[in-house]
Amino acid sequence: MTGRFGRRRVTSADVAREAKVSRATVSYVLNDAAHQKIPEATRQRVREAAARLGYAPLAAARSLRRGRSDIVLGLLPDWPIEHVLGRLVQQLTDALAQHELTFLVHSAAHPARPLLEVWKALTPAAVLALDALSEVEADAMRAAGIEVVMAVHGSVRDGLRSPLVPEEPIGALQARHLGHVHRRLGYAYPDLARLGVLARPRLDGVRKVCAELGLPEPDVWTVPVDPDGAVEAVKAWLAADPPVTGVCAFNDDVALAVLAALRSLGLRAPRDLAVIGVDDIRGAALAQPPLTTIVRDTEVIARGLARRIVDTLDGAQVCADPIQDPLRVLVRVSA
Amino acid sequence: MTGRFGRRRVTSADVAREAKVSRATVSYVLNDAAHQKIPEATRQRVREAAARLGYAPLAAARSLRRGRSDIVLGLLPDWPIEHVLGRLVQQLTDALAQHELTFLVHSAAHPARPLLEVWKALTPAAVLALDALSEVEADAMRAAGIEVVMAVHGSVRDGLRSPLVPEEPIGALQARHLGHVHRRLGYAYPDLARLGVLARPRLDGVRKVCAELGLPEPDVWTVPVDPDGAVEAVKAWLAADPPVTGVCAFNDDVALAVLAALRSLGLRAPRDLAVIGVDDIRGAALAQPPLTTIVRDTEVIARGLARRIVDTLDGAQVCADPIQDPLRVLVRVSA
DNA sequence: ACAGCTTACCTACACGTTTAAGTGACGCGA
DNA sequence: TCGCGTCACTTAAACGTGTAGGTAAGCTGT
Repeated sequence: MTGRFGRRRVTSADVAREAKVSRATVSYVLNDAAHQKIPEATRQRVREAAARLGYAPLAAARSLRRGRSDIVLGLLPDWPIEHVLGRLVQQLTDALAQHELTFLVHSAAHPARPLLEVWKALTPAAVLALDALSEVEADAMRAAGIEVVMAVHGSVRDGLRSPLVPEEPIGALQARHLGHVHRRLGYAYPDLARLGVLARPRLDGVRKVCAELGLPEPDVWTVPVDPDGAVEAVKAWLAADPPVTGVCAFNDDVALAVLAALRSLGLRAPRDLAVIGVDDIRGAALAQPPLTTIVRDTEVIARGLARRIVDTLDGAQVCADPIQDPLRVLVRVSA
Repeated sequence: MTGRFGRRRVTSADVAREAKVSRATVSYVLNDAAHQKIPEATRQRVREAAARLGYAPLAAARSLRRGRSDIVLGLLPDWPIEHVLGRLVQQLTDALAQHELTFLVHSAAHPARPLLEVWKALTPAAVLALDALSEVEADAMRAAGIEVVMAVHGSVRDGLRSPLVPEEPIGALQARHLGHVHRRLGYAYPDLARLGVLARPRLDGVRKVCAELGLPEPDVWTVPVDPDGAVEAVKAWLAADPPVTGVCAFNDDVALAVLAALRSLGLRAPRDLAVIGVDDIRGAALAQPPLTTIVRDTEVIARGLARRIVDTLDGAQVCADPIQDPLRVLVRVSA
């Protein structure tokens, strides 16, 4: 049936014929069925036949029968994919592969077609949203028979938003690093509304630590990532009363914009304004001056997420705590 | 029906019962079968029933029956995923969605388990490798019944490597931009061996234009993306005979490293050494000095790739020419 | 000699769809 | 009245697996 060259797919029936056994036996051998006693000789015959014919079970048929596939679907957020997220995806792929699960990623960015179409066309065992998920979507997925639905930055399990990977500690660490020296902090908030999911909790972290250290509220400005955009914010920080002397940036891109603004005003970090970013993108070390930043351990996050998914699939008791990866201040020059 | 065990999946049989028709009719209505005359009244009844029950056809069953799924599998390359590739993925998703195809991405980075396991677990209609693909892998996929197998940076169709998206023009444009003013060019080659697939053709483009303009061979140095790494290369370029006065960098990250090296030597771009990058990453405009770079049109690439995939799936005659997206020199300060 | 057990398989159904082929009811011309 | 065509469906057969349940053959113990 497969077209012009008549190359039909090789099925387990072909293998059975080749090995002179029944299809059932082929299936038992190839799946290492536990409760079947099949002598090594037969096993080998089957395996050799399968190899000779290049047999690979048809995913569709298998998961139709099994009632579940071993695919985990990752939903990419609507923000620019940079290297931290890229790395997380690679590490998640590895971590899940170790549990026989295949991690596939779909860009949910501008849903040309409703998100529905995607998992409808796939029926994965689990869905992991790399950002947040609305209750409606999550429920729709569960109703469609997807066993595990998780969102990194906002689980909907209990109405309240309970992220699997908390962002507050990042802001907190930034603020703590600066708070030792600086008496008034600023926050450089991202331009892109969608990033609020990340930015709000980070800012909250900064706020908490300011309160804790007895500092005034952080002075928050939105900083567009373009050469001139940050100038306004920098002026405002310096003119504030009391003046801001240290700025926590939402991420390294925003931090770089602040550094650029400082340069264009003839000022210098950290002397006139200290700046700390998040992520350690490649350009951070190359900036003028080299950017101090927070690095997180995506490997730990990946493993944590993978474990939670696997446990839930296995019906095991799942640890509901957020995943806290070790954070580290990478001290360079800017702060 | 929502008993904790009892949550069965809604099947087309349920819809049929609800609408008081047969399963076949449900299928005909929901798939807009062309050769069936079904009155609007019945159509509505079926559609309403489906909506009421929240019916979504099971992907596995559908593609088992149809003999093909509507999934296109993208294989991510083994190099760091930055925002250009991220954008390409998003645009490919959109472009393919317009043809009823679902684009899913798998990170092939460090194949914890053989790549085989992936398409075996999926049986996509097409596979698109975002980098290159070995003949062995491609053949294995075809043998497993995947109809379309393409590689962006190295199709294996005819032994010879014939990329779908050529990289030479990028190097060529860089060289042409610099070649007007500079009599000897350097090339900043990336540190990471895997990037050779991209870097070699780009360098070839530079070479060709140099020859064309009667300039000597470009002076190639490998430039690691770290603060000190590029210093060696910069010294070598300046000391060369005749001295290099303009450098084409593999991409913006490498270019930023060159700029950093210049600063640390107390030199300035473009006065002492002109630098041009590729990609226009966010940091490019914020660099010191702002980086001149090449921007490519990923939208055109995405649409071109999508068209080629769709045409091949439809069995139409496929345009075999590479996709040339419009390139643009974004002139800032560094060159 | 025969029940009872184990070994090594095989038969047969189910999973949810799509779709070719069939069917009964109805209308209509002769 | 019959024959024939059209409409609006339905029946039933796949698609390739996994697996519960069967069964024939061989051995063991009495």
